[in-house]
Amino acid sequence: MEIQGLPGRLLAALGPAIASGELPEGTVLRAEELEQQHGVSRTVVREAVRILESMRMVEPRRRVGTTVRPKADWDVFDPLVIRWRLAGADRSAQLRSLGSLRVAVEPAAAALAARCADDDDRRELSALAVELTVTARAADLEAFLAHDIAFHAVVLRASGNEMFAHLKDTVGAVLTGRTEHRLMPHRPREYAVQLHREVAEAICAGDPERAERAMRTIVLGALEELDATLPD
Amino acid sequence: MEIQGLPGRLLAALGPAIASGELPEGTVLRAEELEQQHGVSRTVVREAVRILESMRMVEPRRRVGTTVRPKADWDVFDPLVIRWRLAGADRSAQLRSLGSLRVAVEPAAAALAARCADDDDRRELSALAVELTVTARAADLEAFLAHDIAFHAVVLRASGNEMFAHLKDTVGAVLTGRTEHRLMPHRPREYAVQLHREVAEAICAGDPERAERAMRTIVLGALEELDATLPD
DNA sequence: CGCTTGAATAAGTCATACCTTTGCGCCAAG
DNA sequence: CTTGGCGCAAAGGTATGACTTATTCAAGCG
Repeated sequence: MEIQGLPGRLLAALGPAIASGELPEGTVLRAEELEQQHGVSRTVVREAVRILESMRMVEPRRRVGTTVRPKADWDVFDPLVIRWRLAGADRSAQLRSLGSLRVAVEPAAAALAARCADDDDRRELSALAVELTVTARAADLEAFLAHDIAFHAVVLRASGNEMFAHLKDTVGAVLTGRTEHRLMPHRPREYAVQLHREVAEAICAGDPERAERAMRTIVLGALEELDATLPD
Repeated sequence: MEIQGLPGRLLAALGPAIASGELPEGTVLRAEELEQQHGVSRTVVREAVRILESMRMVEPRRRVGTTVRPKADWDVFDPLVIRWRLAGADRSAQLRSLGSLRVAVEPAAAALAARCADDDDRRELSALAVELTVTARAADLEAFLAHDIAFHAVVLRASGNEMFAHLKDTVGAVLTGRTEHRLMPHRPREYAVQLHREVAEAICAGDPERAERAMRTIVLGALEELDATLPD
């Protein structure tokens, strides 16, 4: 999954540093310096820089050096960029963006899922809805989170749209982030759990409007909570 | 914008070949072969392969070679991957996915824009709505396309959500693709143009519901047309 | 004052040598 | 005949030195 080897390590050092603003826009990174600072060879430095270039986070220019590009140019949909931003300074901005994205995508995915889901999807959704109810009652936050992530992943996958499906890790990262960082309510709200059941039922019943409405309520609620609790 | 130099050329050869299915899942690429086939050095091959790895299109494994990963693993939001797929065999599937994505995102973006757009945004939107009307009447498809792309880009940007804003190139690619490939109506439909004016007016008037509704009608119409005219 | 030209610099490329991991076959023991 | 481990070889991974190319900057010339 991760980039392997030394270039991966270098990437794990440079990416977060850039994403967090520690290396702000316009900073020049010279290959030779990176070699020495990190004790690796040119080969390694070049490969790491190439990857950052493909994410549009840096731009190598001859006779000048490799300069950090403005944040607006970055490939904000790249999973690594998202992770780095979530770990760093503009974690709040990233969560807000992702929140809005969820509000747009997940209801549409739920509606599609109500049309396209196969029997396995429906079974899995029903089972996960039950699990959510149980773990919420038991106030088992860890298990609840896992099932919540799985639930949204199944909805996204069942939509039959590959691009929606690929947002599962992103949504998972958001859910994980909010459970870890700001404290979820000591036990998940019964209302939220009920909405998840509603989504599962609507998808199983093949009712797109109901599925979409319930899912929209879920993600809008999450976004509101986010806005209410985020610091800046 | 593009990846530079020899690695860029190699990438431009490998990426489309993989995206089009010419090099199907499981194909092994050996570094030495790539060197000879393309007349480049190890360095170049490794950098290109690294980038493909970061897109999760290939997976290098020692003693085995670099194998092409299943399509489901690819980073489908990466602009290069999108472009390659649009140019290749599953152009239809890609257009469908993007169509659904637009249906989800653009109405939400329009609603946000009606809340967040600044005066410059509103002015620009109004101007573009006029341009659209004029070029549509003149049946100047090329100019119409350019303004259409600009229009949607402004809405996405005015939403204030960086992730939405970054979808502008993607949306642009879709619009370009449908104009180029399948033949748009000889002159843009007056109804569609009117809807664009409606979106612009609603955003200028700060009416999120109206903006969202009009935009949804636009992208739903585009998706229907797509489904109707796509081959497979 | 502006244009040209050249030198310095940093990235880009190549070739080579060597390291590290790992799949697979061979052989021996059960 | 099966099974386990040992070792080789194949392929990617890393390091390095030499060289190329593009680009900036400035000095010098018209």
